[in-house]
Amino acid sequence: MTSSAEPVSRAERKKQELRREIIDAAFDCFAERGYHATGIADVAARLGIGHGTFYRYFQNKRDIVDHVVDDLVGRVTGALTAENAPDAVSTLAEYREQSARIGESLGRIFGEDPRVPRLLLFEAPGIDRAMSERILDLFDLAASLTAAYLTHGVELGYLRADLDIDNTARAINGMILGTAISSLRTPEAQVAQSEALRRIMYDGIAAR
Amino acid sequence: MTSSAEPVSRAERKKQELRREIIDAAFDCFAERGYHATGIADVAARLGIGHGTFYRYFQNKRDIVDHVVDDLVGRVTGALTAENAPDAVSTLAEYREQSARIGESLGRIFGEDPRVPRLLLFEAPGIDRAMSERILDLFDLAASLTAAYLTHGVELGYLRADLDIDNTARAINGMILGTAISSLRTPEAQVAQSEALRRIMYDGIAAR
DNA sequence: CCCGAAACGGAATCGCGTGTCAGTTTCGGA
DNA sequence: TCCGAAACTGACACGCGATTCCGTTTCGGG
Repeated sequence: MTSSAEPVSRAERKKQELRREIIDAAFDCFAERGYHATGIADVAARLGIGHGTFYRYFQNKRDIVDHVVDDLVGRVTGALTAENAPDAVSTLAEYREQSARIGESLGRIFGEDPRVPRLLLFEAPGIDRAMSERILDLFDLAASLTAAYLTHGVELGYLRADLDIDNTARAINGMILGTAISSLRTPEAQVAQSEALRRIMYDGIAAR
Repeated sequence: MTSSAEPVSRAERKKQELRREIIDAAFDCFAERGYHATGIADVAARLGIGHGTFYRYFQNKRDIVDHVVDDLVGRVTGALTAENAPDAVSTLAEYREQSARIGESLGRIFGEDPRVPRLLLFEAPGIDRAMSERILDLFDLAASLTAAYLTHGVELGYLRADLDIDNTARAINGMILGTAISSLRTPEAQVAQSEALRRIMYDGIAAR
């Protein structure tokens, strides 16, 4: 049920392949030079195709950036939801391990290719209102995901009963966001950053 | 020593006044429609001046956005440094109070006028490389400020001795960033958000 | 009240990038 | 090998907006 009807055959597959290549090339260009600074011609040139061809695959410039973002959002949410259900854990220690695992996934995506956070956080919001709303939706989605983990923890009793779940979730996501942004300049600090984040959550910053 | 040489007189003052009005109008436009979507003509029209006049005050479109950002950065750093030196406190309780005070200042700036975070976080980074570097510099500056507070706390012994100061500072700033971004949609949640942030720092999220 | 300098305004210029389109090439099937 | 459909190409047609420039207006000093 994951893929739709068979894409007929050969030529059709070629088309889908080129379509994918265009999305990737556009991602490269947008991340490197920025959305407004790259022209359709740049994207086409990168693939060695005429820029008229581009319009056989995408309506217009605005159209493709949506697809690029789709792609990235898919990667990120995929990493977040895969094999890490909130109710897979039942103790604080397990929870901490799980959060480390999730942090690692995110780190892999954001840290290994800084173009991903650059596009999602630095380029996309400035494109237009619709896109910035989309990014805000993404934050909201992330907040509700995190909130689900917290809710689960409160119910099982390994997290504070009086947790302000929603706002705490946003604060935690903020820390993750901070990590992603840091990785724009110092991708190698990603791991330490992630550990510091977890220490704040579990140990706080105060001396005992 | 705060102001330079006297700006001669009357007419000169008028000029400075208009200059300021242009900066404000540009801020309005950029925050509302976005940098790329606003033309110089829009800024000029908002003030009822000819757009040619604009060029008597600023070199070009790129020039003015720098001044707008200067202005905002000044406001933010002003709020951060004013009357809140790191060494003004010496106990955890005082520190917590101070952080609440700082949070309140930031909340006033970000929460009361969402256009400020929208411009700084959503519009500016997408303008060009130079501007996004500038925003990253701002994050670095903020990180070093926060780090100074943490260092002071560690030295006086009211914060954990084994704190990873730099990364913890970035994580904390990330939470603040998250709050600022939330305030784009729900400015009224600002206070609760800020409180949740402090609870994470001081109490953690784990059940006792 | 008059004059020259400085400020203003907005029509005109110019460059750039999006999107179109008609001619050309490719390719699978017969 | 030949044919028609489908894909590709890039020169071209716009439209848009930044910047310029010069005729007009304002204003302070004499």
